[in-house]
Amino acid sequence: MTGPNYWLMKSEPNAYSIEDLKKDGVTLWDGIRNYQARNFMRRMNIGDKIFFYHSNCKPPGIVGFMEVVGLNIIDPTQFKKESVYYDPKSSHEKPRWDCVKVKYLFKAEKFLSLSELKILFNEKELLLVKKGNRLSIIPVEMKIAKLILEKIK
DNA sequence: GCCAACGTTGGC
DNA sequence: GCCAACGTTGGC
Repeated sequence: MTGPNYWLMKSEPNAYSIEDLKKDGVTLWDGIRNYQARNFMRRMNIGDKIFFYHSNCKPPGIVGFMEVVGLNIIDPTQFKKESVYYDPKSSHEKPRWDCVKVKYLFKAEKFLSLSELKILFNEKELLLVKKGNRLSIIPVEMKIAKLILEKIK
């Protein structure tokens, strides 16, 4: 293993935006209710780097960069009845959902839209540009990550 | 274990 | 509003 792994995580800006993260500094990436996405978080390590992607907005795209600073944290929202993320099938004895803690690194100097990403990469290279892809957490190959980093700086 | 029906995400 | 791509659920 050499160096950090790279990931991309989506968030709807009206739910939690790059501005919110900049203000908070660190945050729990809670509320993930998809096993594949959760399992990707379980594969993360401290120091892994993450592209922050704004989804379900106009236009969607990469808006910032962050870093993993905490692992295997039980997602507290699964126990909160008033939360939209409440999961009645989960229990304190057998929690179903966990997450990572992330730290703000920087806001993209140049916004990199999904349409631009589709021009730069194909579905095989970057899972994000795959038509109909619904995964909110996506691994990014180092080679691809370096190119994206150059584009947003 | 199969599979149809249904639900969700999210771009367009 | 449409629809592609899955994931989940439940009957059998």
